[in-house]
Amino acid sequence: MADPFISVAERLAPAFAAVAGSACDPVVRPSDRADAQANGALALAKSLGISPREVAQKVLEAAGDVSDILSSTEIAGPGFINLVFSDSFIAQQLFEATSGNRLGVRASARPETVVVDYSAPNVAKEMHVGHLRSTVIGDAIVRVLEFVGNTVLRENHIGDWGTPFGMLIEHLIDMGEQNAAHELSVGDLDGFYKEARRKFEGSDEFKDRARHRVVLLQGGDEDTLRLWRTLVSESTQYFNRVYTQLDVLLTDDDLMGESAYNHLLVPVVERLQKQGLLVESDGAEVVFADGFTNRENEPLPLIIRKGDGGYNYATTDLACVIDRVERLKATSMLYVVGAPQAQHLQMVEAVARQAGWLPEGSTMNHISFGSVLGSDRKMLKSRSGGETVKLAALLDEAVERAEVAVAEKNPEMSSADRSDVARMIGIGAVKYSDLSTDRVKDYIFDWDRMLSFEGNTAPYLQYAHARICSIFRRAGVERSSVRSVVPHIGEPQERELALRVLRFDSAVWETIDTLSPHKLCTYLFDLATDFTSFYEHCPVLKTGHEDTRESRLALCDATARVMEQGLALLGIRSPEQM
RNA sequence: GCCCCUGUAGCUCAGUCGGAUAGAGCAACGGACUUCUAAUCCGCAGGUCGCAGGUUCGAUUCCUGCCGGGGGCGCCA
Repeated sequence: MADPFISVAERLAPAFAAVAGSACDPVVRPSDRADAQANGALALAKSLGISPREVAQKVLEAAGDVSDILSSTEIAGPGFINLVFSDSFIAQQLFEATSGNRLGVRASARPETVVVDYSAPNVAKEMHVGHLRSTVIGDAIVRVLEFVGNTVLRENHIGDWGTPFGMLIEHLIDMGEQNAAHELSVGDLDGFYKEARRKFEGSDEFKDRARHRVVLLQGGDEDTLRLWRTLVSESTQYFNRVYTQLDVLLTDDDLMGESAYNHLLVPVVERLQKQGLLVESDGAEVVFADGFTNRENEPLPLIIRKGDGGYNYATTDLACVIDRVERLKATSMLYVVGAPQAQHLQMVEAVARQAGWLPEGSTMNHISFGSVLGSDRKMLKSRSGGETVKLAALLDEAVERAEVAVAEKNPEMSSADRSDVARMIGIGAVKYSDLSTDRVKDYIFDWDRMLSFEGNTAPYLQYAHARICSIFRRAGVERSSVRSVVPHIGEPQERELALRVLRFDSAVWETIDTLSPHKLCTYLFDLATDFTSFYEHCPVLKTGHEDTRESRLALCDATARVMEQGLALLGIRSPEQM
């Protein structure tokens, strides 16, 4: 068990149980006055009818000799037990944690098959910052869940079906297929979509053609399908370029667009019908899920089949549930989707449960997130007019800005290295600024802050890693050669750093338990802060003692490994020099 | 009208399964560079944790109400 907090909690639990007479949480928490504190005695005092300090005293007596883990235990204040880990324990734990590739992170005791539904851009429509959040958060969640041993299935539920495709296909025909394909392949999806929309709004003749085209599409007309495939394939190629630039895991294998569920739409209706859940209401076929009401306080339906006979997104989402549970055997389904869809997803889950499609133990979770705002606290728009910011342009700008900074800070670096490093820094900065705040809140997009290299930013963390690499380069020592060294804990900065490294396990698991990547970010920032403090106070190569040098190199290596792994779990690269 | 999310330092954000003096970064101020890369560090200053009640030995954290901000509330996805 790598995290000393867990070790000490396990050690104290029997003592607490003995005093309490039943199982009892020691409530081990971080402390300002020691490495940790156990608060369990305060809660126990009342039921036992003795003072908290007395409880604490009895617990310590029951715990017996703990000197192998703790160098001191002290009862303080109203009944806190302050705990100080022994230096040799920290050193030994660090050695054990870094002996394997997991760096002390526990594997899942109950691995699951998890479907993560994220990114989900629309065909023939530009990706914007909303997709950025879903993509980046989803990617981090996927990586973290895989790291602890889950089977993770990525699903990119692209918008590739529905009524807009009538107008899009007609516009494609008007432009000529070659021209349209070219416009889409260079990434001018916004222009294409807007022009189609403009014609749809402005011309009754075009509108009629578009509607007819939708009927042909849904009817499986071969020529129409061929045009549709052109739209989809040009768009997905463009998405893939953005994904490559963003350095996320999504590939064509992960595409599961709305159209992929067409064959399940009729079965959804039939199964709901058979179960007597489907009712007719205002011309539509709907399911009334318990507990949902509309503006007039009347039951709110989930519309399965519209008045015109068509299906909508609720139908597709229910088909997804069936597919994911029955074909993919998913036990957990995560939807990385913006906050406005909260109620919709709740209703889908409620109906899926009522229909019995979600077995006991299978869960659906909405990984909700807030909006990206500009510095004016309004939804992010480009400088000129009300256009939403194109994701591709935004990423290019990030890399350009990073390149300028690298050129300034490290002029000796070759231009090839510089562009590589600039990509890692620029993209890392964008992703990290998105991941590092609580996802449920809106966050303010600010170039200067995310690339400032100070504070809780990707470049600051990357810099800490690069500095460690630099130490080993300078020393001419292989990183792996110091992994047989049990470090010696002497200076307070060494102690802080070692203890921090050991908390990686808890940081990863807190991230998973809350599905909140910012927990991992906060941890890595603390790790970087502890490292730079160590770096300033504890010379590694310039120390006179060979043992100290070895020990500190081992500590540096452990830190760099955790930093690199932690950033990798966020989908961020760690350059070896900056 | 009902429901969901949110309100912490001048700014941007952490934190809270109820615990001791609420923490960072930026900005401001004062220090430390012929560097193991100063893209850094050290120090100083800055807060009625939206407001009012309640539960508790103890509330920024839990509960209720109110106020401010955002979002949702039947045939777009």
